[in-house]
Amino acid sequence: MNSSDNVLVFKALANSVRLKIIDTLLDGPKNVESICIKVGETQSRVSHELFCLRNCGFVKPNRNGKMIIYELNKASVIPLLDAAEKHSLIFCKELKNCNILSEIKENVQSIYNK
Amino acid sequence: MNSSDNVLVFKALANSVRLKIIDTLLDGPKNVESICIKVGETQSRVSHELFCLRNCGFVKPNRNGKMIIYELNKASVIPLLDAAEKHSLIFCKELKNCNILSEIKENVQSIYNK
DNA sequence: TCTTCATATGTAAATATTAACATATGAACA
DNA sequence: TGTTCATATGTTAATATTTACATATGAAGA
Repeated sequence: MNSSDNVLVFKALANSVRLKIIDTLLDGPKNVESICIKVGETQSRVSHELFCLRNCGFVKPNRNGKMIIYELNKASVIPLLDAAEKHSLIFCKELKNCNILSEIKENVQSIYNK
Repeated sequence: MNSSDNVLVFKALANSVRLKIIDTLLDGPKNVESICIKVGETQSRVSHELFCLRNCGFVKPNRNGKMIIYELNKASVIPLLDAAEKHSLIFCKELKNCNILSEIKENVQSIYNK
């Protein structure tokens, strides 16, 4: 296992806007404007996040006339989302009290913590 | 897909010290002191990170005399690591130029970026 | 029950990421 | 070739995470 590369992979996915973009692209390729509307974020914000996802190999841009159509790398993304989903269904039901990650602090209480 | 829980899962894994701890525990359960030695971090640091991993359901503590033996939740962790590993082998060979995540900035050039 | 050992928790400065706003770029088509 | 539309990039304040150091807790054995 090369955990230094894996950190980069997990960081790219550790953001709610980037995950929303990914969720939107699961339906099929879309241009930037469509993604903005679907995820409810500004064009600038979405382009910044697409830059990150593109650099990490999670999305691929294809020009079509004036538009850039972004396509999801489903082969990589789906197994990662499925594994995360499977875990969170079991362990993230009532999480809270984590002082390390602030979002977890408010939401999470692992079944391992009793 | 419930992407809000998934963010928490990915955030917990998006840290090199936590991934090192996980890698160490792939060998088998260990007490805190052993983990500190293996990953080369202070006891305080390791305990903080274990707190996070425990809250996210990635490790489970078991007392044994004076020691706490931490055990990895392999059922969740291995599929996530495998999926990340598979992706980074293909896409993270020569990554660079990402201004969003600083670590990626220095290391990464996706095959999608040309 | 006192002490010690192993681990957990508190805290704050340093650092990284997010988010919002401004501006630039560049391909396509008139 | 000039204009416009779609997207990308620059910048910085706000916010979150990491890191390091200090201290607390609490079970176990003397």
